[in-house]
Amino acid sequence: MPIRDGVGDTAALTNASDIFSLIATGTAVSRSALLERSGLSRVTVTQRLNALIAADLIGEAAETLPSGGRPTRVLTVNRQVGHVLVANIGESHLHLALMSPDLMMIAQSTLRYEVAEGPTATLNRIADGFRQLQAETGDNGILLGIGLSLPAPVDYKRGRVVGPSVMRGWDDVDIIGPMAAHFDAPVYVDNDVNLMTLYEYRRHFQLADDILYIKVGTGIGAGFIADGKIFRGAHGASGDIGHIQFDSDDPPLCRCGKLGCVEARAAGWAIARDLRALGFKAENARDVIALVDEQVPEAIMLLRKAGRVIGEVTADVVSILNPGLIVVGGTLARGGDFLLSGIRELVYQRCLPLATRELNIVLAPPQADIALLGTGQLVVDNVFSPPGAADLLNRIVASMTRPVADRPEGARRRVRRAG
Amino acid sequence: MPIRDGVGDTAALTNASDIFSLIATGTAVSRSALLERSGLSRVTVTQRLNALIAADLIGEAAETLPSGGRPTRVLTVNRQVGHVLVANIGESHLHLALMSPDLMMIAQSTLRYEVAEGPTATLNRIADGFRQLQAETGDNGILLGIGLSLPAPVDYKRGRVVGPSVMRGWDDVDIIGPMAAHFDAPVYVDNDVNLMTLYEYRRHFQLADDILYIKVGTGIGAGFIADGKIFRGAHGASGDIGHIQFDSDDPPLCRCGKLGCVEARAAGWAIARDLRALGFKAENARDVIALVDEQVPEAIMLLRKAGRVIGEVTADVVSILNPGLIVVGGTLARGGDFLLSGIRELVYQRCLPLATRELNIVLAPPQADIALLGTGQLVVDNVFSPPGAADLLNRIVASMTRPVADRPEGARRRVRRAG
DNA sequence: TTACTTATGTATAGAAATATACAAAATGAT
DNA sequence: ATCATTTTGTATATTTCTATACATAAGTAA
Repeated sequence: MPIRDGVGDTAALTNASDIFSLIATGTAVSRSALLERSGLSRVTVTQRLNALIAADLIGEAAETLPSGGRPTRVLTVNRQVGHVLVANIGESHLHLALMSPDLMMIAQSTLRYEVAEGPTATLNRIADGFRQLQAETGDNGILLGIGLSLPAPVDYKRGRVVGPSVMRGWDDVDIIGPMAAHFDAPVYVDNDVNLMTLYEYRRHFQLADDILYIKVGTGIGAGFIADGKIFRGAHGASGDIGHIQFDSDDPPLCRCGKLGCVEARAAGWAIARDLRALGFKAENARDVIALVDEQVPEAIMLLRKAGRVIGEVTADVVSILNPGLIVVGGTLARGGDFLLSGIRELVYQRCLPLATRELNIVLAPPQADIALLGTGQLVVDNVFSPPGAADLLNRIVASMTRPVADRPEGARRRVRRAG
Repeated sequence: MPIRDGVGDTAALTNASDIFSLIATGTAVSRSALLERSGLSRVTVTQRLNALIAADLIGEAAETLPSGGRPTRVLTVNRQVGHVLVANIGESHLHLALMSPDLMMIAQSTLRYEVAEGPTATLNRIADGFRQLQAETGDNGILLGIGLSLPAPVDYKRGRVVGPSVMRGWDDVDIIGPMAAHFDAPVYVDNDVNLMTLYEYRRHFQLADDILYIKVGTGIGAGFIADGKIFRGAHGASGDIGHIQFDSDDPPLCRCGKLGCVEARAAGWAIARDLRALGFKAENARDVIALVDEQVPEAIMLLRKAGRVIGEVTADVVSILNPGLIVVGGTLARGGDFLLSGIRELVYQRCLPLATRELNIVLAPPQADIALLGTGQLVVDNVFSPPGAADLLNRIVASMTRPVADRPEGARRRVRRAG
C-alpha cells in the first residue's frame, strides 16, 4: 500500500491529472476504459485512481454499466470538488452565478450595470458579487475557474475585447489579469454568441462536430463549432454575419453606419423600426415576438421576410463553411417556423446539394441563461482538459492544509509536466 | 551502453518516435530544445537520439545555432530516410511525382487522362506510374507515404470524393483502400484547393495561423487554414465560394445551372465568354491572361470587374471567418493588381474595421505545381506528426533485414502506444 | 588569454511504471 | 446451479526513466 498521510498521497495525486481529466471530460468513465485510453498499466491506473478517491475528488456512481460479464463501475467527479463562478455582462445588467462542475446553478445574482462604468469598476463589482455568492452558499470546495461572457468581439487568447464595440472603454484592456488578482483560479473570457454556441453544441447537439449557431435577437450574430472547437478567427471577429451587406434598391441604414446590412433588414431592432412605421409600438426583439404571439399579421409578415434575409446570408455561410447542423436561437427564434421557413427556403435553394444533403436547420431548445451556461461550459471544458486538470490538481494539493515543504524531496519530485 | 546488433537497438528506436517527430516537424531541432519540449530526462533523450542517429534516420547539420555559450548543434532528418509519392489528378492529366521528405522533386511524370476511365483503372495507372518513378530513381529509402490531390470535394476522414462533381463515377468510392493495397504506406487524399492552401500556408505564410486562399482560375474556389489546420467542414464541401449567388439585373447563367453565381461573373471561363462576345479568341483563364498581358483594354476591364465581384464575396467570407491573411492564387492571379485592387476595394469598404485592421491581401508567389507540393506537404505533415512518426518507426523497424522474432522478448516489449 | 555561458555526455542510485501472473468479484446465459 | 465473461485488485521481478552530479566541449565577451 502506498504511503499515505492525512491528506492522501500528494505525489500520486499530482500525477493523476491525466486520469482525472479522462473521467471529468467523460472520455473514460470506468476503470477498464481508463486502462485502454490512458495507455498506462493496470497497476498505475489503480494507484492513481486510489489517490483521487482518497482525496475525495472522484467517486463511484450508484449505477453500473452492463458489460457482458461483471458490470462496469462508473466513476464520476464528486460535485463537491469545487465550484465555478461565471458572469454575463449584458448591455444593462450583470448576471452572476455560482455553479457546480456539472453546471447546476447553485446561486445567482443580477446587478444593474452601465457601460459607462468602465472595465476596472465593473470587474471589481463582479469580483465583489462573486465573493458574496461564495459567502451565501457556504463551502463549495475549491474555486475551479472563472468565466466572463461579453457582448463584444474578444481576442480569446489575449483575454481582451478588441475593436470598437458596445463595450466602450474596454478595447484592448486586460480582463484576465485584474480578475485573476482577485481569485486564485484560471479566468476565461469570450464573446457571448460563441459561448451560446458552445453550450448548444455540448449540451444538445454534441453529435454534429461542425455546427453553426445563429442568434437572432435585437442584433444578429453567429458562432461556429469547427471540428468540436469554437472557431474564433484571427482576432475573435468571426461570425459577424449581421453586417454583411446586400445590394438592393433603397437599402436601409444600419446602426453601424453602412447601408443594407443584414441587421438593418432582419434584426429585432429593424423589425421593430418597421412595425413602428406601421403604427405599432415596438422597441426591441421581445416586443416583436409579443406582436407575433398576438398573431398580428404585419409582425408575422415582417418576421417571415427577416427569415428570408437571414436565409440569404446563411446560404453564403453554408457554402463557405459547410456546417453539419444549423441551430437558430435568440429572441426571434421564438417565432419558430415563421423565422425558420425563410432560412430553410434560401439555404436549400441556393446551396449545392452536397452541402445541404445532410444539413438540418433547427430551433435552439428554449432555455434561459444560455450565455451563462455556455460560460460555465467553457470554464469546465478548460479546467478538466488535460493541462487544466494538471493545474487544478496542483492547486488542490497546494491548498491542502498540511504544508508539503517538510516532506522528503522525493515525495514531490515526480510531477508530470503539462505538455 | 545499450545492447546493439547490426541494425541498432530496435526497442529504443520504436520508443524514439516522439523525439523523431519533434525534429522532423521542426518543433525542436537541438538536443537542448528536445529536452525542454519532450519533457524527458537528458539521459533518455540522449539514448533515443543515439538510436535514431545509429539507424541513420537523424543526422547533424553542418551549421550550428548561436546560443550565448557553446553553439547548439542542429539535428535534421536525413533526406535518405525515405521518399513521398504524390499524384495530382487534373481534368485532363495525371501529374505524378516522387519527392524527398523536404519536398524536393526527385522525379516526375505526366500522363494523359480522362475522367471516363473511372476510379479503379485510374488508381491502377497511378500505382504503375509510382512504381516506374521508384524504379527510375533507384534507392530512395522507405516509402513514407502517398498523397492524392483531386479536383472535387473530398471527405478527408473517409478518403472519398463526395457529391456530384467533375469526377464522375468517383462519388463515395473508396480511394485509400485500393491505393494502400498497392503500397505498404499511409495514403492521404484531399481536394486540390485545400492542398494549395496548405502549401501556401506552410511554405510562404506560416506566420498567420488563419489564412484564406482564393484560387481564381478557370473556376473559383477557396481554402481556409483555421488555427494552423486545413478547415474542411462537415463533408469536405467548405470553401465553395464560386457558387454563391448575388442578385442583379440579368444574372448570368452559371455552369452549375444556377443564375448569378460568382463563377458566372468572375471566373476565367466567364471572362473568356465575355471576351468572345466582344470578338476575341479566348477559351479559358490562360487565354484571358494572355490578352491581359498584351494590354488589351477589354480584357483588363473585365479582369478588374471580376476582381470587384470576387471582392464582394471575399468581404462576406472575411466577415464570417475573420482571416488574418488572404492569399490570391490561380491563373488569373497572374493579372496582379488588376485583379487584386477590386478585391481590396470591396473588402476594406464592406467589412468592419476590426476584421480588416491587420488584414493583408496578397498575391500567391508564382510557382508551378503548387497542388503537387501541397499534397507532399500533407503527407509529410501527417507522417511526421507524433502518431505518424510512431507508425513510421514501426514500419522502419519491421523492414530491417534481420528478423526481430529470435531476439529475447524483452527487446520488443516496451513499445509506446500511439495515444 | 581568461572568464563566462550554454551545450552535451555519462555514471550512479533510486523512483516509477511495466509485464506477468494469479485471484476474486459480479453479472448473464445455459 | 454452473459456466463463461468481463471487471477489478495485488504481489513480484524487471525494465525504464529520473534526478543528481560531475565532466567536458565550444562558443562569446572582457
